[in-house]
Amino acid sequence: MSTATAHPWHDDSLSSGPPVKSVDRALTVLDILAREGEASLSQMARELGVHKSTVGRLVETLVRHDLVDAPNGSGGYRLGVGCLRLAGATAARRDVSLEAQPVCDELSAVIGETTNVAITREGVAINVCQSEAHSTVAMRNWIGQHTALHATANGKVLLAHLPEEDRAALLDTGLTPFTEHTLTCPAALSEELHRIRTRGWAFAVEEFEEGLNAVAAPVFDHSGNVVAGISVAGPSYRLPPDRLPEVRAPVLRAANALSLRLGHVGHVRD
Amino acid sequence: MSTATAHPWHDDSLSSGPPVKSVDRALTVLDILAREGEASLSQMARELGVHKSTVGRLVETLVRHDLVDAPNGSGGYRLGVGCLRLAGATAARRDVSLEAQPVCDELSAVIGETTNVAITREGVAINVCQSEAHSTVAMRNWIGQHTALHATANGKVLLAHLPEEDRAALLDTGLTPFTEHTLTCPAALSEELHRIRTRGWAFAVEEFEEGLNAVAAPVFDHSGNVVAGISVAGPSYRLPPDRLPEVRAPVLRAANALSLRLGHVGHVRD
DNA sequence: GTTATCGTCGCGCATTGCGCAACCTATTGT
DNA sequence: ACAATAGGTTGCGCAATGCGCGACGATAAC
Repeated sequence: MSTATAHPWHDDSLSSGPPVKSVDRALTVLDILAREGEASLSQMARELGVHKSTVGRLVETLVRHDLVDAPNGSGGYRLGVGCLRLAGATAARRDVSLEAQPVCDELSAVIGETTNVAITREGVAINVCQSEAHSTVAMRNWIGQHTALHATANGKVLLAHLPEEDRAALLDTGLTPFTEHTLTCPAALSEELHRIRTRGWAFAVEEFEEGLNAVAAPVFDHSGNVVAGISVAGPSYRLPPDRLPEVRAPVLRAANALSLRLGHVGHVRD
Repeated sequence: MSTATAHPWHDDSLSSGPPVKSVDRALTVLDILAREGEASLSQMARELGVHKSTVGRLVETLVRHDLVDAPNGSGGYRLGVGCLRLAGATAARRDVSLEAQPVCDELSAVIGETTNVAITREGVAINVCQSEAHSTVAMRNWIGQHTALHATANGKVLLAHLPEEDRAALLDTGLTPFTEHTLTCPAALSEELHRIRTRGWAFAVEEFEEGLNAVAAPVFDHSGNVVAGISVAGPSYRLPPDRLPEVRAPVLRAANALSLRLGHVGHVRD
């Protein structure tokens, strides 16, 4: 294509002009390396549709900032430790309550039911974020509300990942029944929590309120701890028990998306 | 500096020219954000010594690649989730044995004693990396050597962070005494391991060889697991028990540095 | 030997990124 | 209420700057 031929920007799906072309290309190099793991200059040049030497200069600049590792001996260029430094600085400042809203919105849009994100403090679950589906009948607003850990999907997720001793202590303090389906037997609940841990998600069928069902999944932070739960809840007539498995995947995806925003690297699981 | 004033590049400590100026500036923006956590356009413009609009365009490009989050409502620009994505891709390809050498070298240079990095496989510690101090008397070469987990500083660190059941199994198989200081009582060792976990580092005084002392600390990978231990070891006459605490900080720093290279974000602890 | 792949170096053109200044919008202070 | 400060956005015109090009050196494959 050489100088000013044909299509201005065919690669990036973004419509309006590229603010700074060389920077855009450099960042695309990072994307390529993230995807490929390793690449040679010529390879990247081909993919970007630019000349070798151009990419050469770009990656040299990236190398100076440690974002790319120059090929040690054989092999191609790779992402460097600078990326990890940046991520450290990013993760340190991230907070569930700030990141949750868009993920919540997305999830409720997909499923068409109300979604919540909850954290746990001093033995109770606290809802920090909620998104209503477009639907007509607005559910109650749960934000800020404290709920018991043993009777909701989100609560059970949080409870399941509490430190051993805290969990044991809570099981012993007595499990208030809210409906006839609430798990009030410590042993049964303990088994259920184990299943939740190994399975990776939880559901609750009319355990907190008659006619209210929910599905929840754990949210991890950058160091792999469970810091929140994200859930979808709806009335039994719209979200009957047999429909619960089908919302599993979207909920897990949302949980992963939120985890990612908090710095929980990798571990995509379908 | 406006148009072509005075000195070409006095600011960058790097001698030769800047390969691609705009990219270099953009990456510096990332560095600034990593350091400050949050910054406004004008602020960055001041620090870079360029015009607001210039930084504006650079940042816009960064935002398109999700490396920077535009100010939601109030506050300044921050690093974005793209950094975390990059780090994920980086961390996935990193390996202890490849990253350990420079850290080992640095540590042994600082302390003036031999340093080792060890991992654990099937109940034993395996040294994967070693660096000798400039010192005259070369110690034995430990690389590749298999050692017991319960009798060295590195081994105890690794043992302390093994999964509960593996650890228990190893304690039961009998603890070979190597010297009269070797911990051979399972209960005592178990207590020691607990101390190591809470304290964050370990030492061994003539537990494996008479006249050989060591200090070790755990190395974490991107998902927070302990994947290695790094240690400093030396003869008792140069590294007597009362000097051990003073090498604690350098060893911890080295462990952190290595952890960082493996993608373990944040958690700087002195 | 030849051939292919990969990275580096200088050169010269014009593309492209930059500084500037005006403008717009909060937010703050009196 | 109004001024004043700070942050961000837009358009323009100049030339600095980044780019393509082709040649060269190195290494490896065959």
